[in-house]
Amino acid sequence: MDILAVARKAGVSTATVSRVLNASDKVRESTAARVRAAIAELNYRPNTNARSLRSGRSNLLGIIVSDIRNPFFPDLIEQFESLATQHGIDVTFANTGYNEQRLLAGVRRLLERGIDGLAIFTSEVSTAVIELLRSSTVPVVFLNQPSLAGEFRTVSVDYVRGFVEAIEHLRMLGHHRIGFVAGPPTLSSASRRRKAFLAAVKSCHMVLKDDWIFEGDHRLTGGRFAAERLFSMRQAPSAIVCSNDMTAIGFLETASRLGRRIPDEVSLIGFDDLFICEVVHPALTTLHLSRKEIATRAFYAIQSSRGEAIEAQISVVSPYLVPRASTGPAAKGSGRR
Amino acid sequence: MDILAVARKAGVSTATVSRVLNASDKVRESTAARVRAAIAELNYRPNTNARSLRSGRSNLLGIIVSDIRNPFFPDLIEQFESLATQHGIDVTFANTGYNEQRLLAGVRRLLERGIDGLAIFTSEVSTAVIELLRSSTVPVVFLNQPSLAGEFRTVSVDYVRGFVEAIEHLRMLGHHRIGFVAGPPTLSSASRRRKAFLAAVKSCHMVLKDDWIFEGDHRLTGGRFAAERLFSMRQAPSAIVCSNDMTAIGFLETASRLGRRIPDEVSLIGFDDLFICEVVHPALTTLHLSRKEIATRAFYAIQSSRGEAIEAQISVVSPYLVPRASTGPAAKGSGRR
DNA sequence: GTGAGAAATGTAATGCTTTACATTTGCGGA
DNA sequence: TCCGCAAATGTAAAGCATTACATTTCTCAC
Repeated sequence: MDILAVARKAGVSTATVSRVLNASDKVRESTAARVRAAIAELNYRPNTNARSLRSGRSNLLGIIVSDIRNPFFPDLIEQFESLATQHGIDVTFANTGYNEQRLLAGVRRLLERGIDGLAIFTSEVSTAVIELLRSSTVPVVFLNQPSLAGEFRTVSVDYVRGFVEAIEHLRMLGHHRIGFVAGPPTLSSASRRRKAFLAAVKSCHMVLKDDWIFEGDHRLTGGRFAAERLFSMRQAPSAIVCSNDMTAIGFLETASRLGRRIPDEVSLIGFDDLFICEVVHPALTTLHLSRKEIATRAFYAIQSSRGEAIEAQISVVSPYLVPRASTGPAAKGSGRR
Repeated sequence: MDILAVARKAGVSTATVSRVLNASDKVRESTAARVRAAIAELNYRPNTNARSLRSGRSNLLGIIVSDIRNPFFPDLIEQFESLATQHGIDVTFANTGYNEQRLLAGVRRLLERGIDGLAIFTSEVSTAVIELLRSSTVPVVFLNQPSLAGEFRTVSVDYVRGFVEAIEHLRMLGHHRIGFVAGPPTLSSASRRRKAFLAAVKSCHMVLKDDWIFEGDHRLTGGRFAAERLFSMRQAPSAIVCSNDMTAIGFLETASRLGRRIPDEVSLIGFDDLFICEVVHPALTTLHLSRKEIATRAFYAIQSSRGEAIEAQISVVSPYLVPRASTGPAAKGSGRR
């Protein structure tokens, strides 16, 4: 069942069938109709591989994430896949588990498959990967790699702006001692968030003590550990901002285990706004980071560069505060001293 | 940079290069080494499309899920992708959003791409899809479609066994009135769970009243609603089993909002064992359904049928109880009357 | 009705690899 | 040394669609 069969049935050449298939406007409508009828009758579907081989276009986009089990990524994938499907494009993907080797292998595999574009939603990007991408002509978009913004398309999150909003929110509630639970320093997205938090504190003219910064791991454990530390401190912060929601939820959990009330004793703010935030008790105030927006921008960033020269471009997404029940007025005596 | 360049460099024909590439044993080791050297030197990568076009094998597997945002599915995908990667196979996927049209379109797209195998992890499967698959020769594996088990490979969950375990657990704790929050009747996986629960109740010789069965929707809302109903009943069940974790968590949430203590007033059991179960308070007792196992079996089900005739085959996965904090002894007076 | 130019369609090369079949090489035995 | 057979390698077709270029068919003006 190939294009020749269709051509014969419609009484035209394969070239004409191909033109109809590819919506070329150089075919008379009456001919096109005949061809379409033949296609329908034979239930013909063009062979994707032959198509890609010849045309150099695969109609396939690649997406790479660091951890598909982290609810952040499925949201990204869903929107990306949904847009692709709407455009008749398929998506193939790879999961790196934060592992650089797997990222490199994944990028290589996808490139070899001749994808038309690649979205890399991982925080760690080795130079080997960069070089590989440099040597290819496939449009690529990165998430949160400002350092690459001169060379590749990038979607970036304005962390500072988000944290400023969080801090202002806490300040309005009377908090002056705000701590931070960071993510693993090895994770570049985490260290970016940490830096952004420091910058936000500074720009809000707040005081920040070193021991108000807790090392976490972007998982429940990190939050749990931070909570234990915090509740045993003599001069503890009255509010905590976390590098991500998982951390905040771990914190919440331990606080409740220790019989500490949130937000009465400590106000808590997460980051990302995973759906769990509404489920935990108290519901978590957090900074909403729109996966839908990130994915949409990423999609169009590579989509628009189809064919054209790849031009670097940076697109900035701003998180915004979603106040829920885990933040409240600062307890008396915890104000500025 | 094609295979001819490599052949020339190595002083052999393209056929020999191809044989080396495909690990054929018909090449003398010394020749193979020369070819490999040429490949490395030229940094040659075979063209995937040409390969697939000619050989009919794409080294690509498809995976279709109903809702990638439901944490159940990323777990499945992760394991599936991880196994595929280990075997040097790529994965492409589609998300249906429980929509039959999208499922059909997705299956069609994937088949056209010439995938070597397809795992369909959705509950709704229309006859159109079945027919499409019937007319193709691609090995397919379904999740929980016992009715298709005669024709396709299937991985099935032994729901009854899981529910029996749950009911036995509750009985040991002194519960005799056990209710159930079902999923949406339109969702076949939900109605299967419902039927299995009824069967389990019967096989445990328990009594079940009609109004102990609540209609849910497999989301938080369903559980919330059920909790409100239950706590306003005169003769309420002392324990509730839910069709999935999300439902149970919604229940938990509302119970806590209403000031009802779990498990003191009502014991609660979920289904699936999403990671959130450990996070909510009290931690949710649930039936663990191993996504890893399901994905692994699905992968090998289609992998083993490569080339061979597609033989139907059913593989059964059993859920098991994970006791946590949401189940406890039946309150006095709630025993058998 | 004719011719020029535009529009439509056709021809055939091309993309790159795999593989059936043909040929050469190598080896062991006589 | 020579033969025969197995092993290794080579030749060339095939897989299917796209597309540059060539050819035919229209259309319209005169």
